[in-house]
Amino acid sequence: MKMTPQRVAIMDFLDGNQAHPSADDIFSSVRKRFPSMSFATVYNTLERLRGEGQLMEVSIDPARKRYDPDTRPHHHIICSGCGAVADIHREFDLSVPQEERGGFSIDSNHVEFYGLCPKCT
Amino acid sequence: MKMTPQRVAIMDFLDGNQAHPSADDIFSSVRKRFPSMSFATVYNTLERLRGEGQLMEVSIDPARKRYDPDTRPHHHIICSGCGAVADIHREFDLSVPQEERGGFSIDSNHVEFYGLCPKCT
DNA sequence: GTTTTTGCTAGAATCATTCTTAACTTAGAA
DNA sequence: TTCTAAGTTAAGAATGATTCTAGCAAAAAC
Repeated sequence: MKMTPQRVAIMDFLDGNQAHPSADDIFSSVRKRFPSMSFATVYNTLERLRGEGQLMEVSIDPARKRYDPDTRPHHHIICSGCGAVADIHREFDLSVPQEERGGFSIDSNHVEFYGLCPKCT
Repeated sequence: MKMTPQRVAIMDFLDGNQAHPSADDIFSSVRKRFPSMSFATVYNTLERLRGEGQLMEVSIDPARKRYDPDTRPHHHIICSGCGAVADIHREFDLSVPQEERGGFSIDSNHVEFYGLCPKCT
């Protein structure tokens, strides 16, 4: 993967970012340094990073995709008020007996918690 | 809520439906009986039913909203192959210690399991 | 029966995302 | 250097889901 300035800027923005930004959040921020930045570049880079396992797409927000640079398996808590998302790093016992799996095999899981963030409480 | 023929048709389609249909699935099916049916009517009715608690919106599919007439709290398993969704009716111990909640309050949760459905296995 | 409210259709508008195309950059070959 | 090929970008068009708007029709309220 060629490290172009645009890609570096996107990766810098994502690095350590715990806000679970949307493509638009990333675009808006990186655009400040690269006013000519295109939306396509953001999506292309995100898809590329996802393919390389450096990034996770999280389907948490029904309106848009959110991206998470923390690729370790973990869970999320979503604020019902403002949509803020935080990580929950904790393992749960989520075993499902064979007969309750409806014939599906299971190989991973993800828990979404809903509640209110400190600001919305 | 006024029971118009269109609404009855939509509710009939949803009643007992375990396929977690999208708005388009509902539209396509109900349209057979009501060729003049409009998409707006589907969305309006779904939003109305949701408001009355007769329906849940499930953010399981990143591409589109899915609807579930089973409003009891339960979890889902999603086929990574074809996107099929099945219910998991089982309770898990998902307590999170105060100090791991990042200041959020928690009032509900939802588990997504990923795997392969019988057809895709 | 007239007025008011509600719901319907059709299509336009919006918004996120994907696709297409042409220009550009860079590395390496000649 | 010059040329070429591969990979990248910008711009904007295309797509697809969802929401909005306007006008008409039907039902409910008066």
